[in-house]
Amino acid sequence: MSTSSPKFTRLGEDARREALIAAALDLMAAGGPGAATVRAIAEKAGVTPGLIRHYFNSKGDLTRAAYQAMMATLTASSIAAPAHAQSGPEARLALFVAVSLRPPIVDPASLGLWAGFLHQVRHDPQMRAVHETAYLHYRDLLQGLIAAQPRPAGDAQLRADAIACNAVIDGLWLEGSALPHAFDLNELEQIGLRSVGAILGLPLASFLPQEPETT
Amino acid sequence: MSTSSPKFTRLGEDARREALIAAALDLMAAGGPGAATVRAIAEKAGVTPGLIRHYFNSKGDLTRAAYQAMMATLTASSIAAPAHAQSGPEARLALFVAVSLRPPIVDPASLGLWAGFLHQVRHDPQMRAVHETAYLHYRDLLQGLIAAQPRPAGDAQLRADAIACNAVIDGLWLEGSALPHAFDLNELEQIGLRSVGAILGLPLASFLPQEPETT
DNA sequence: TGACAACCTATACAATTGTATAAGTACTGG
DNA sequence: CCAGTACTTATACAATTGTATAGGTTGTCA
Repeated sequence: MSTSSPKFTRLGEDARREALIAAALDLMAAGGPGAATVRAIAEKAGVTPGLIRHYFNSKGDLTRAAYQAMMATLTASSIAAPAHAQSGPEARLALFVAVSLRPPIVDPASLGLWAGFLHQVRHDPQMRAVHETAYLHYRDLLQGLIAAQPRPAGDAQLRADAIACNAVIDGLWLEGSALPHAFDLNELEQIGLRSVGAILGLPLASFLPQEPETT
Repeated sequence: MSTSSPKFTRLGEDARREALIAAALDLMAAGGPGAATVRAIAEKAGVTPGLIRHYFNSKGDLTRAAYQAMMATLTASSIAAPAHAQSGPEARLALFVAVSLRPPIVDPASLGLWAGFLHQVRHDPQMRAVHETAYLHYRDLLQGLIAAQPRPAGDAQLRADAIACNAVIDGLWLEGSALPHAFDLNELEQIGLRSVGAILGLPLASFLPQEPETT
């Protein structure tokens, strides 16, 4: 019995941090802030609770890191697609809207995370800053796509249109994430394209480059 | 010193229950589920913690009662107004949209409550039932108002329109509640009327009966 | 008025939480 | 091969949480 199996395995610093963050996000998404206790996170990550304090000075630090990771994931998936599209302005806007209304952005877990973080974002200035940056970045991008549309629009009109379109997207995200069974496949983004198109006076739905393929 | 001032005052059963519920909602709205502890609720209501268990068998019972009270308040304020309006269908729908985008429905506290309750609603079947009933009731009412509009629309079209309009309202509610300073007075409901009107092809904004008066 | 019930307080307790510290084990560089 | 680093566990502790129970005070009804 001199060569017993190792009692634990060592991960690199980055890998372990990401594992802890992922575990925290999983628990938060499923059960809310109250479920993401230090011990539960450690158990889900397959380590002992004490290890968390080796990587994060406090639980608040872990929470902040988790929130930042979530925002990075969300913005990355919604922003990347339209930037690469080489088509016209209508197709780019349509793709932007559609991607924002598909998984992983529209997802019960995503909504759970958002709700769970809300109060902490309100009270923690650092998290608040992360939030507002991401939000304004998203809305500016949307407004830029709207401004590129082939139609006349003043400055105030443009701002109001961006807010309204953003509201449609947020609202459909809210409903699609809260009631996943209420919508058929692709129905959500179809409604989004129709609604945004109606607000802007453009037939956006016909410009969507391609349907998502089931991998 | 025989006639010392009374050490506490007795409220009726209903009044005390409502006071406890109000305290719980206040704390929940401001600081999330974690802030609504038994002791904090009791302190805010001006009583000692033990009293809570005299009125509620458990904290879960108090939470459920608080959620039910919140839903009752919300639906009451948004549903009452259009029902009383004697004007035409456009004015009724316009009023419905406008009221849904004014305080107390659009309010940071309202959003905080909604987010705080989300996970509990997901896991507690009783709260889930309350939620779905209120939600479907709201959407059915909206669909009924849309169906009464003077325009041709099939059944599927009607359902999609109701979902889209609901999404606009939810989205604007979300944004107006999350970022209260981002919108001027009445701007939110103006955008809502314009957007819903655009989706339905009706000039709703001009049908809004009257501006809200500052009391 | 004075007893009685309902309302309210006071105190206590086990469980859970975040945090702190010491000890142990796996991996790497020589 | 073997020592040292830092990654990981183990154990402990004070604070907070929901809950339980006993006792005290108020207001009311005969």
